[in-house]
Amino acid sequence: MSERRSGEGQPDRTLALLWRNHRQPPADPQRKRGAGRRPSLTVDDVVQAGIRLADEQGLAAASMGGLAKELGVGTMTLYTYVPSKEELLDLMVDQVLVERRLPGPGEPRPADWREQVEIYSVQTREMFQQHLWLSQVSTIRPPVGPGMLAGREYLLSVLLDLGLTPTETNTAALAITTYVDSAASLEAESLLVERATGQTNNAWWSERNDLWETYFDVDRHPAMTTIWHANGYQSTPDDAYHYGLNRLLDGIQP
Amino acid sequence: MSERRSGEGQPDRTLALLWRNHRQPPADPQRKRGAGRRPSLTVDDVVQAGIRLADEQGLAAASMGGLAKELGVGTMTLYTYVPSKEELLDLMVDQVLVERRLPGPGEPRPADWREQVEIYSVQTREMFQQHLWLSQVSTIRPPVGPGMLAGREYLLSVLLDLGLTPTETNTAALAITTYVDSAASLEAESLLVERATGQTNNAWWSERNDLWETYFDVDRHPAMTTIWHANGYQSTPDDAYHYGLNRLLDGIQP
DNA sequence: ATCAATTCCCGTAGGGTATACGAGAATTCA
DNA sequence: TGAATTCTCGTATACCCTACGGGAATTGAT
Repeated sequence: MSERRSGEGQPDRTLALLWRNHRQPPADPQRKRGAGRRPSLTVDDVVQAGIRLADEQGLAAASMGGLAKELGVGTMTLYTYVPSKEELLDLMVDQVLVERRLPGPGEPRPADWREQVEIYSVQTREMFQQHLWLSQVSTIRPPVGPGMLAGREYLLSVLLDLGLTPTETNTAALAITTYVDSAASLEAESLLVERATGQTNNAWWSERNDLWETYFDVDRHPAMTTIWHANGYQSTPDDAYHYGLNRLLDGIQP
Repeated sequence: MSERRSGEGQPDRTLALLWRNHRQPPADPQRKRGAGRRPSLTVDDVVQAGIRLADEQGLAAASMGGLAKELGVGTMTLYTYVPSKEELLDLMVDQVLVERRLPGPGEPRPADWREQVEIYSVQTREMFQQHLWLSQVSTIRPPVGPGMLAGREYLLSVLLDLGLTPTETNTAALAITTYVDSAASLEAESLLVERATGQTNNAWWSERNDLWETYFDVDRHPAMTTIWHANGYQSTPDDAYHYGLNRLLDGIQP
């Protein structure tokens, strides 16, 4: 992947694209409206096609050329809608972020704050499961679009009732998103490998005889050996995920 | 980034490269030794050059062509040392992983388990600070090399004394690495953006007037607005990082 | 000394990527 | 009808990774 350089060029253009389906800045009265050729696509067409292609055939299939073919236009036509592939990826990410179904302000939600966090957790994990390519994109610091802000807003609203200080509330929300997002990404990556190699993660591990037989040095890894002999590697990914999240929530709960 | 397909091809070759400076499998007696042209480089030369180039000029500079030029050889020469760029990246990652200074089995370490975790935390964060490109590579499921195993081993050895069940010990270690690695990666990514744009993260945010003035909708983000008015966004990245880690450790501690 | 076997070196070529440029087509308004 | 505007997209450039295969270097055996 090339460097991510959000913040270069015209950030206004990026923001305008991210928020294209929400409030719009007042139109520039200088510009004549109505003239010019009619566009054959919309930005959403391009974004949706990118998501679909990446879902079905992998992120590499969502190249500008492949995307153009899918849409039945010339490659360069896409650049009328999106300034670069970079920005298109940003738009794709925020689109799937915004599709998470999180209760908005005033909408009903469970009484228990942990169950409310669980909603965020489930929605985020499902998002990664349905869009495995997310694990190949830098989701950790996503563009500041409606999807990211909705997620932040929801988690903050959940934690506000806990009675923490404002700063603690914010950092607690950050800690939760950090853990949930990256653990979900890890799961998705694992699925991606399974799909690519056709064998499950467990099968892959047990097939790597060479590692344990010729390379692994018991003397240098006594703790791993202890855990191994005590059958400590039996937990499912799901169990591991929830264990970590619950311990984090335990620590946050006043 | 192209798809990561660890587990394809000859995994033995990959493992042999990752563990090249450790135990070696018994040499194949079939092969004549000694014949043939002498190599002008070593695998470590290539890996080190890749790390240096990525450190100094960004991950994109560490292309096979640029790397060859740096080493004064033809591009294709590199392929006698490394099967593909993919594998080279794996080797680079495990190399910086293994350079973390973590107390090995039997070596002295602090009495308090939290301080022992802090060693892992500090070393990992410093690793990301010195090799910002790590945040652009998929470190979450790194190749099974000596560096990754040393990190796992250390964390497990720390947690073994807590009296958790073997499974809990393992999942707790996973949770900690998940949090630490991804939070450190997030920090590095932020630094990368600062370096690229020449302005600090804070400056970037406050310069995005458009976001708050024209796009941000207070009614849809009451919690964010509350936190904002209560000055809840004042914490430094460092504070936020430690808050999250400490809450996780609180939850883990029996 | 010669030769075969082996190993490394690397130029060429092919197929992939993103995108700058600019000419042409379509549309609207004056 | 003509000017202004906007979208379309072919061509060309500049990268990227890497398959292939011939040549160079080195060794041990003859």
